[in-house]
Amino acid sequence: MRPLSEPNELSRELLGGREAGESRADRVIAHLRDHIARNGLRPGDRLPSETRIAEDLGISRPIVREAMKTLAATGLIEMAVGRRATVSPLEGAILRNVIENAVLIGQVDVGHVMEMRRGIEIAMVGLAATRRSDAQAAELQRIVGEMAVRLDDFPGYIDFDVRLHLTLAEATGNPLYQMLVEAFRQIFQRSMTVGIERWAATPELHRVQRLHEELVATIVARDADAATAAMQRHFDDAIRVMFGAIVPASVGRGGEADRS
Amino acid sequence: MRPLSEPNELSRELLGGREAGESRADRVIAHLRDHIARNGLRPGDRLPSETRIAEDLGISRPIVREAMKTLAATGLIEMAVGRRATVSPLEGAILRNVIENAVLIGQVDVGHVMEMRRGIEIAMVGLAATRRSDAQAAELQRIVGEMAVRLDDFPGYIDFDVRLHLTLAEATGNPLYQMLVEAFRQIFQRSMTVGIERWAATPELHRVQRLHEELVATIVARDADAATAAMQRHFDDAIRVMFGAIVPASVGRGGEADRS
DNA sequence: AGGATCAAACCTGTCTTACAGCACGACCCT
DNA sequence: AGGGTCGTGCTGTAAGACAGGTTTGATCCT
Repeated sequence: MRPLSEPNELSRELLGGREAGESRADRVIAHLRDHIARNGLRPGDRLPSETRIAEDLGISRPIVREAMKTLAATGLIEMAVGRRATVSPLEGAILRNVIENAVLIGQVDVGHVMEMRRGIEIAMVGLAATRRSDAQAAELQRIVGEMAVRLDDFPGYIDFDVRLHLTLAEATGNPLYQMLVEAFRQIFQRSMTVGIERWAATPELHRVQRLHEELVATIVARDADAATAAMQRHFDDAIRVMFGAIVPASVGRGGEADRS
Repeated sequence: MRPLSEPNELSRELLGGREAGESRADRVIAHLRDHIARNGLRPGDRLPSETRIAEDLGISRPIVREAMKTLAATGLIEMAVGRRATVSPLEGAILRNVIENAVLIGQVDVGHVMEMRRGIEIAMVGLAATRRSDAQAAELQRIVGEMAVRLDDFPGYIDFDVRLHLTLAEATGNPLYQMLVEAFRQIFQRSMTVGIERWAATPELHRVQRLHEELVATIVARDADAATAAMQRHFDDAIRVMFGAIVPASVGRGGEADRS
């Protein structure tokens, strides 16, 4: 079991030193990606054990773990105690981490995130209107109805608000839009719920609900242009309320919580 | 130096087992994020050495490395041989990895990526028109001029095409849009260059160049609506050409290369 | 036959110790 | 001033060990 020791030494002599992509950990990463591709692995499928991989490659297990931690951090695999790693489906948490990191180092602020969220959700909603299934249209109508009876229960309202946006993303049929919307949900969910109970039953919330209802009507009607216009109205209203005179302190606290 | 051994044992007894977020590696991650926040570290700033961190936390160095590999994979830090890790600026490579992983496991295809790219670049271009600086407008004009004299040199043309899109993203003033566009550039650059030399000096390329020129004129004129419309025409044309009868084989090869 | 229990095997998370090689700054020489 | 050398700081990796979680198959009971 000495698969790599000799070629690696030779490679080092010929190239005179460390080459980009030549670390042992990077080799493990390449091996695992190749293994996944060659075997057509799909989310939920199991990988070989760390010990097996280490033996097969002649690399020590801690380095295999480092490589796998990298793949886990970018969402390709999922590691768990006592179980072999599995292939993981695309999800929003990775992008959430990336964005939160950027906020942490002061390169991005909540306004940037909100602006991108607005751009993306407006961009995708026409697709949702065009592509939604009957079941998705019915689900959107059900959600907006649940929201209507929760105008005095803001946390409950927010839960359905989240579902509404996720269902819209799902209706686009593009997993990447789903990932983005999921990331936004995770980023904004805390700041939307902390200390915002006072939003219940306000004129603002009633107005937001009307905008939601209009939006869903456009989706049901498969009217992409109307959907785009309705989503614009919805976000412009939400942004004005969120960043207007009343809310900054609350968003500021949320931002700090996001940095902890 | 026994900072964690006792509280960790106590925590384990009270909670009756492993709790989410309670792994040693996760503790290191939390510690480093806190360190970055408390010290206001910015891109380029150095972190303590692995050995120092391990001593400070009473955790073994391989686990510190695992944690740091995770943070490196999500773009917060950058690790290098012989040097302490540094805080890393936001960049597109992370998202590129995420998307390529999703393609690798068959959850996303090139069409999804292109569709999102279209949606996002159209969404952002109005912002670019509104916010661009005089220098950025001049740069865009210079780029489009450089493209005009490279209609018979496709690889050269592509280089400036990339710069054009990156400059537009920069003009939005939103780092998140820059990250997205950078990721798209990296994902599509290979498939755009492999075996596509035959595109040089074709009627298609001339048409694309005219669309580029129209687009830049709208940016220079600070006309957000015209910019949005021009970008739509540009992408609709590009997508029709890319996914039309002539190109599928080439894109298919690029996709396979992406999976290697 | 089906369900519960238990032991063994498989597996991950972490630690310790050690060594090879890279990066950087101080110092010396030309 | 510029280049070379050396020492110190630092990362990348290996080997071996142990604690504890998960899975699987055998056995027993109803």
